[in-house]
Amino acid sequence: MTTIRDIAKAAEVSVATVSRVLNNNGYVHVDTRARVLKIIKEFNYRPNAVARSLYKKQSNTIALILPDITNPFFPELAKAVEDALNLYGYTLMLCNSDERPLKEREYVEILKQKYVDGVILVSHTLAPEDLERLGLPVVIVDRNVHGKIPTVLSNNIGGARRGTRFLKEKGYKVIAHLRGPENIVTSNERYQGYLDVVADESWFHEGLTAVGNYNMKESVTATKELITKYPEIDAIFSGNDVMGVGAVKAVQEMGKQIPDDIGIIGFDGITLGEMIYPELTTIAQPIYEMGVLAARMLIKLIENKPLNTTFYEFPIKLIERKTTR
Amino acid sequence: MTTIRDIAKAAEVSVATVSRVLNNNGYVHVDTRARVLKIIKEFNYRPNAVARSLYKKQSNTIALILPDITNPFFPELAKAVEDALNLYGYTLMLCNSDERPLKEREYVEILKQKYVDGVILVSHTLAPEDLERLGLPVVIVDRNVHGKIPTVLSNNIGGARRGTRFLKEKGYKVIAHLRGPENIVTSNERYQGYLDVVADESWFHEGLTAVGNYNMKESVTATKELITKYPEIDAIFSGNDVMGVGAVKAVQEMGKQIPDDIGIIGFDGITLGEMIYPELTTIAQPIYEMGVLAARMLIKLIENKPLNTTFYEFPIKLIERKTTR
DNA sequence: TTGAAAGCGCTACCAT
DNA sequence: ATGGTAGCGCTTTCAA
Repeated sequence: MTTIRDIAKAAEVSVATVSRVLNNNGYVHVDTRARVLKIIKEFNYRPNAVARSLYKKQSNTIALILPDITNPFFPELAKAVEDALNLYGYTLMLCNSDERPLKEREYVEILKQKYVDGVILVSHTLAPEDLERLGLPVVIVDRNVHGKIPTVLSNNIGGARRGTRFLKEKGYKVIAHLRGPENIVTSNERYQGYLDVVADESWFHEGLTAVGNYNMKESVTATKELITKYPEIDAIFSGNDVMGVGAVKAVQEMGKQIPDDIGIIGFDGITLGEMIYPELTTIAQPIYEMGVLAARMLIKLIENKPLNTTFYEFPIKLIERKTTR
Repeated sequence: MTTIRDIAKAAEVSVATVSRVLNNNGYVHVDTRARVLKIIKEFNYRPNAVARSLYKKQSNTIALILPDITNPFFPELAKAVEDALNLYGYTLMLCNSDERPLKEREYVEILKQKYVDGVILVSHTLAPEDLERLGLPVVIVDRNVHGKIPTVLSNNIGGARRGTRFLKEKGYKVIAHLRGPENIVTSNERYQGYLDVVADESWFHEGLTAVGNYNMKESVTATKELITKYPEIDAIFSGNDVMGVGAVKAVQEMGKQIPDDIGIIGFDGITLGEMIYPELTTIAQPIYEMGVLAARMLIKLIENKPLNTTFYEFPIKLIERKTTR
């Protein structure tokens, strides 16, 4: 490996000078500068990032902690984050927490040991107090934590209302809801939005909501039970697209027609919704933009630049596809 | 931040001794050891990984370079790799190459600067020579590169034959093929396997193969064109599941019945295949196992342990679901 | 069994 | 405009 000393020697200057041209700071004569640059190129020299990190206490890498990259929502977010990070010269560490608080905590410790500069946290299990004590810049995506931690999310309640209302407008009469885990904010908000729209309907009762825990398998089962038990159901507002896709599958397996017998609308706007037949109508969050913004905010935080807003809520968008009439 | 010196001071020993107990090597008296450990716990001290890296020239992190985490095959692999890595105390760097040779190359340079210990490369654009010059332990997944680089893959030709033959056995008469990109080994091998089985059939001609480039959109278009142009087609062997899912969608959009009018079989065994209706019959690779093995091999390589095999080919498995009769 | 000190490769301060 | 050098936090000789 060639080091800064080798370059200094070859260019007949001190390491200090080489460091100066490397970092573009401090005075250095144009000629020496040129000479050093030439040698650097000749040797194809690249400064050692670890040595640099040790001194500067930062690593130009940030971590993305999420429950499970296998859940189709997260790769889309991860892609956005990576793209944005790259633009600013940062590198991405991927951490699956498996929703386990312990693993999440351990990860944070390891990250600190590695001088990781900051963390983007999606759907964490850490309490706000824990987060604030983290000793690491953090931005949260997709979970509304009540604290001073910068947060990026979308209008869940509004989106849920919009989706449910849309179903009504389309003439569906009895709208069921597939909800996510009970301990997750987005899930509760979406449920709330649904309630806001339907709670006063004559046909409404609590049995119309079933828990699908944001995953396919449970959603398929839940949907079948729901429809079997309450055959009057003719529409489903699903708390996320994954469950929505599960509902589509369940309904098809039961031999019913979509969107005529049953209309379905999801939430998230992941590409999975476009991969199935019929394509899933959904309340879309701007996932990519959210990821990019989170990355940008984190970088600002890291570089001690001011944040205009510490809390950003994106509007949602109704994408009408084929699972609604 | 508390450092090794703080611990040394508090425990009234030298940093050398602390280092010894930290790393469990060299002689240290049981009592001093206990004392040091106690102080470490008291201070909740964690050694600085960067300083360690600088000295040892390794970082306990490995990188996974893949084309695009958004493609549903890769998250499953990434999950496996991460799980395995964690077991051995390694951490995962995620790098999307976007199939761009330049980005891939830049990444490798950055990784070297960071003392990343090794790389798992999926579907790279680097030539074997480049790889060998990399100066970094590498294992390749899913691409058969002819070199001495350790490789993990599955039996693509055999799998393709098996899948195509299966379609014949089920009584399908005219079998088309949706193939992947022409410059990718797995894609060519799967094509070859298809040819091996059908090339001598009276109905066979080259027009029955269409390029879907391993992605959904193109596969939908390609499938529709194929079926429109050659209405006698009654089965499709798809080079991967993503295209298979695309084919299912295309066929349904055309109003044909699966599996009666048209049978479809995919390749890969990703969970996406189970999310659609009807569920996709497929030639499954053991993706998780492949990821785990790749990680293990890489770690052995890094730790200079002997590798029993430098080339590992997994058997495939036919999973019969609902897109074939 | 323990400690002193060199050194990993770099940055930044203080001189000159 | 340039150089010398301390120091980032750790590991590992070498001596004691």
